[in-house]
Amino acid sequence: MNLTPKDLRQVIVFQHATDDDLKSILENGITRSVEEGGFFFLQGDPANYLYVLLGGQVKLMQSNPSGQQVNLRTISPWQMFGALGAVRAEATYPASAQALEDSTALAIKGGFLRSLMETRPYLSFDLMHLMTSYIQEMQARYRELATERVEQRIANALLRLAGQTGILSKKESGIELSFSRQDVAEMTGSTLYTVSRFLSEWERQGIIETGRQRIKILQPHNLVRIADGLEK
Amino acid sequence: MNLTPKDLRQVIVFQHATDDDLKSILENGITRSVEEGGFFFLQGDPANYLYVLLGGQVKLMQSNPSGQQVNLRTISPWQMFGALGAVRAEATYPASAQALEDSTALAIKGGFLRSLMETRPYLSFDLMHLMTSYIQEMQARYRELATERVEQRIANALLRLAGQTGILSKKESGIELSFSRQDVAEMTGSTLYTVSRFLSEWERQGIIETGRQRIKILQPHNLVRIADGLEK
DNA sequence: TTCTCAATTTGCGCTGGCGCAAAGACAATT
DNA sequence: AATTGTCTTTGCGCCAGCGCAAATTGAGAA
Repeated sequence: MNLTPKDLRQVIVFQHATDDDLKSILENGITRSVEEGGFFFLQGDPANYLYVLLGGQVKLMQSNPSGQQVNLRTISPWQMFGALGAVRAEATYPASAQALEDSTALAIKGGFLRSLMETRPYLSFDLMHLMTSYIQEMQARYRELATERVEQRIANALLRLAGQTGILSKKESGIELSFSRQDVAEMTGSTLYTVSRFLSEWERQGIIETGRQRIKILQPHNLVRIADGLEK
Repeated sequence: MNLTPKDLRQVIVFQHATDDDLKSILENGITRSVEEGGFFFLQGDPANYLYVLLGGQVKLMQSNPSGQQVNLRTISPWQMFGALGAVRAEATYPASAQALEDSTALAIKGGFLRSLMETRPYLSFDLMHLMTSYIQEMQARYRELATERVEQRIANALLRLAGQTGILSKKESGIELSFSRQDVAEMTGSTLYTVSRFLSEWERQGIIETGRQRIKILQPHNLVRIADGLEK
């Protein structure tokens, strides 16, 4: 893959960077490819690098001592990940980053970015800006988990995914998502079984269409209604 | 209250600030007092100010459309709050800030801090640093909510509170907390009733001692054991 | 085409935790 | 001392969602 400094400007945090800065970021980075199922890093690893996804799809997940997992976020190309740990020296990654499909990312040394930030106010400002949006999303999901029923959380998760990574399938109306029931369960703090039951129910109602690792949203408005808890 | 620039250095985000910066921050701020139960700001208000708590205690909470609340964080003196919304222009606060006791805070215009950050890399860097710790905490709590049972979450919440705001009560061993059952419920995504049941149970076992708006931790190690899910 | 393996569905029984309701306890006020 | 209002406790019934088990489906490999 031939990567130019210009490409890097698609990264939100680098949008205000000078060409020279982008060039030096690129020169100080190395590209790493990981095949489907592999990991860019594991929870607990020393956080020396931060990554910019160039191609593929990556999920960030956290597991508790007994191995249960939650899905924190799904990364699409030109998004940063692992920034959290790499910003602070001597930290460890609080989550693992697993490739959902064959993926490639630019790995940038945390120390390099830190030194750059010392003289580039825009950089830490933009990064901070990004962090605030993460915080807001996490707070919203936290509230959701604490106060909403599983049905609403699943509907919300589908809508969120549709917004982030959904692809309008060609002629037919409908938004294609490729996630397994297990994936959705990990995103909503629920279980494989319960997710399956609701999806089946919604398919019967014509709101979605499902397949193996595939969910197609046909009637987003009805999902919104469910997400808002207006059922019954 | 007589506030000097030096005092402001207790604020983590201002730890690297120059005396001049502190002075100008102080001059550009106004102190606001709110009595117990009152609000510094409400969820949805335009986020024009960020606050540094000078005295008292404040809780940040978020509510969903139907009014149910979750407790996001409890603020102690010299901590910042409302920073999230104020960092970005034209945002609204994603949470409400309610005084748990009569409280005073320094209100700083978001725009002022933003302009200061343009030329003070340390400022946005330190603020970003703080944000990363929020994100980590939120992620951890999110995972907890998704994977742990209520009993464990309550134990965890008590331990976290003990670390943040707990006071070692004089001669006797034991950490004093002043929160109602309802408060703890909102922190753990549970209910008043369930919290009460577990606290009663633990009091019977001698792990804690309870009273009205009061919880005293006598055997932290046993709480840790419960939090880790090693029961049974 | 057949085989194999992973993903998915669904019946069934169980239980953790919710939430009402009513009683009790405590602190502040009169 | 009596009153009032808030916080807390606990019995009781209920149900949303879990999780096993077994059947079914679908996609890729042989």
